[in-house]
Amino acid sequence: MNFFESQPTEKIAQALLGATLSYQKGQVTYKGIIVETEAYLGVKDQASHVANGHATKRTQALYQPGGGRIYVYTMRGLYLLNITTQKSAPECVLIRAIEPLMPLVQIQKNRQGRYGRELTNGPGKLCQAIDLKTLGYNGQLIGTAPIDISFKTKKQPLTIATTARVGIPGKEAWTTAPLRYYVVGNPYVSKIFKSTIDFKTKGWV
DNA sequence: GTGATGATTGGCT
DNA sequence: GCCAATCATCACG
Repeated sequence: MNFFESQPTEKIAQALLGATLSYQKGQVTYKGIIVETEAYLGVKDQASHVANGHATKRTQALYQPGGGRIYVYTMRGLYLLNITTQKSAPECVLIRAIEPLMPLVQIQKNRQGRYGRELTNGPGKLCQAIDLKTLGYNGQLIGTAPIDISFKTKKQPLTIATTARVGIPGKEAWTTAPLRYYVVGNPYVSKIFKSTIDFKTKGWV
């Protein structure tokens, strides 16, 4: 059974928290734990790239049948990584932040000497960190491409917070829809108050 | 072919 | 806080 088709996209987005994202580039394999996601719910979702059935070359990966496909797009010169969900609906989950695991030295280099949570606490930042800057994997299935998500060593979030998505102005109900999920207390979550960080547990059980 | 735009980021006021 | 950077895509003509 395909995990990315097995349940509503909102549930998948939550279930991805604590899973390991990996990207193999040349000799280097980057790994990080997913700590923040957003769900995009297809043609009815006015904040989605496929709102009202909008279909272009860019969004074609979303319309390919089957979930678990890669959807990368650019935004102001940055790359953002999504995973498609559902068997026959153009829905997806945006990976917004990861807790970097390895190789930290290379990740710091990719991020031009930044360190700590500045490395991967945002969707554009994490793609820079793992040196993912190509649209070439669009439409490919997770696992067949060098990009993969593993649940083998899944971490258990202590608490999952649910909030409105980031950067979606003027979309009425969809602007405030609670479709962003993150691990409470994890330092790598984007746009959080420093005081809410739990450096001891990082938000894991 | 040209110009506007964005699910963002980081530097400067 | 505000705003420019930066670039693939898309809507025009």
